[in-house]
Amino acid sequence: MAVKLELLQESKETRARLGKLHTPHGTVDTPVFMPVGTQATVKAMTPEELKQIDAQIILSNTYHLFLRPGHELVAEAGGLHKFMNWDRPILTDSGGFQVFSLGDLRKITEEGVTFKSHLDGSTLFLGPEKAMEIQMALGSDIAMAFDECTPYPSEHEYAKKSLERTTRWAERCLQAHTRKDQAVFGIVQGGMFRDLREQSVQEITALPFPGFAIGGLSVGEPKHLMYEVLDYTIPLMPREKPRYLMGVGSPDCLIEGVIRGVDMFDCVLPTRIARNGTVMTSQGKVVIRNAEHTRDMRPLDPNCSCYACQNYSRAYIRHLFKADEILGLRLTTIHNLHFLQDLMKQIRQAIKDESLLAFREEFFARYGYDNEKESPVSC
RNA sequence: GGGUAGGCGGCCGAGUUGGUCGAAGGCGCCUGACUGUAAAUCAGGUACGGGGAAACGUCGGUGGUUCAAAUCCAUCCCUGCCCA
Repeated sequence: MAVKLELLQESKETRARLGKLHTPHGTVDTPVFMPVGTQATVKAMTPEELKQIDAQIILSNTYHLFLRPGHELVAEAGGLHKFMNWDRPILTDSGGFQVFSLGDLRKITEEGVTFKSHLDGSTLFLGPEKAMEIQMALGSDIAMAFDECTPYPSEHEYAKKSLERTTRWAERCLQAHTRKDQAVFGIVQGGMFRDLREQSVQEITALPFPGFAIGGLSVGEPKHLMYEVLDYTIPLMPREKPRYLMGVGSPDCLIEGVIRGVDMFDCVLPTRIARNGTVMTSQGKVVIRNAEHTRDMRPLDPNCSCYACQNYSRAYIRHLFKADEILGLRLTTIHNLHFLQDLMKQIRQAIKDESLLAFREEFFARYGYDNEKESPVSC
């Protein structure tokens, strides 16, 4: 098996687990947060910088690399790792999210999905077999089964149809996949319906995948709904295999996810909001563009040891943003990714110490938790 | 000194057959959003004075024509360009 989870510890007070995920390109401590590098680059970051913030594994994307530069070219370059100069593990999303996010540009059939390229409008097809072919050419450590990320809200009837099709696609993915040094993870769907989530877990986990993802969450639903789904879905997933909650990455959701038994997360949030001028700090989020930081000579986060916080002030980074200087968003990206890597380290330590619930309490007290709102501050 | 083009909100700038213009658009500024990346993106707000709010006044100044002026007239001031 290309990828295997070694369970080190299971929390007694929560469903959290501590583990090591073994992959062809090295071992990853779980629970883990995976920065997203859609186009074979984590935007604004060099691989060296990713290593400096202790990124253990990153994501890339089938759909986007298929369109540009093309998977053949990546294979010709020696595979994705070599192409982008990243020698640690890579997980590739299958394009299933683009079925959701490029909603107006695609058509779903049993065979697969016809997209209108967002680049030039040309027609292209992505199905289970094609998604596997592309990911095998890319050579990621973990490929994802081709799924449909069910939109929210969806009718029960549609969510059921969609999940059942995702199951059939999952079977075809396994059949098409031949690369031994690459794992494929299946994806659970089912919208926000308990019976459908249960059906989907049952169907997907019956297939011989070495790991399972929960998809179709964090697509616009209220947080309490997502937590509910996790509460009843995760206990149905196999204990000895990794559980990956797709597309989730705000600090509060990471903590809540781990508590519910998630081992892996990915999210564009830290890198995207960084480029748009927002940073996550131990005291909550800070919009660095805002006027209040004009003369603030303190670092982004007083409790942070990242390169940006060790060397630059809020006033300077704000200036860089206002002046449209590229260093500004590089520094905020470094900081946000460091912040989440650091958060995951603290979470892993708290699991080890059996103090995760206390950690959550303390974290929310510092980060901001407004009971008037139905969920913790988002990022 | 002569000629000529112009002076509009923080800046640039549209508007000049008078009305529907206190005024398009851009920039700047302020604020918000962002969760398997069509995102270094997107959305909203943003002239001044006056006041509780409204009325009202202000498109270089002043005066005029008109039911009505940023738009027409007179005059003054200022700026660019050309000629001497």
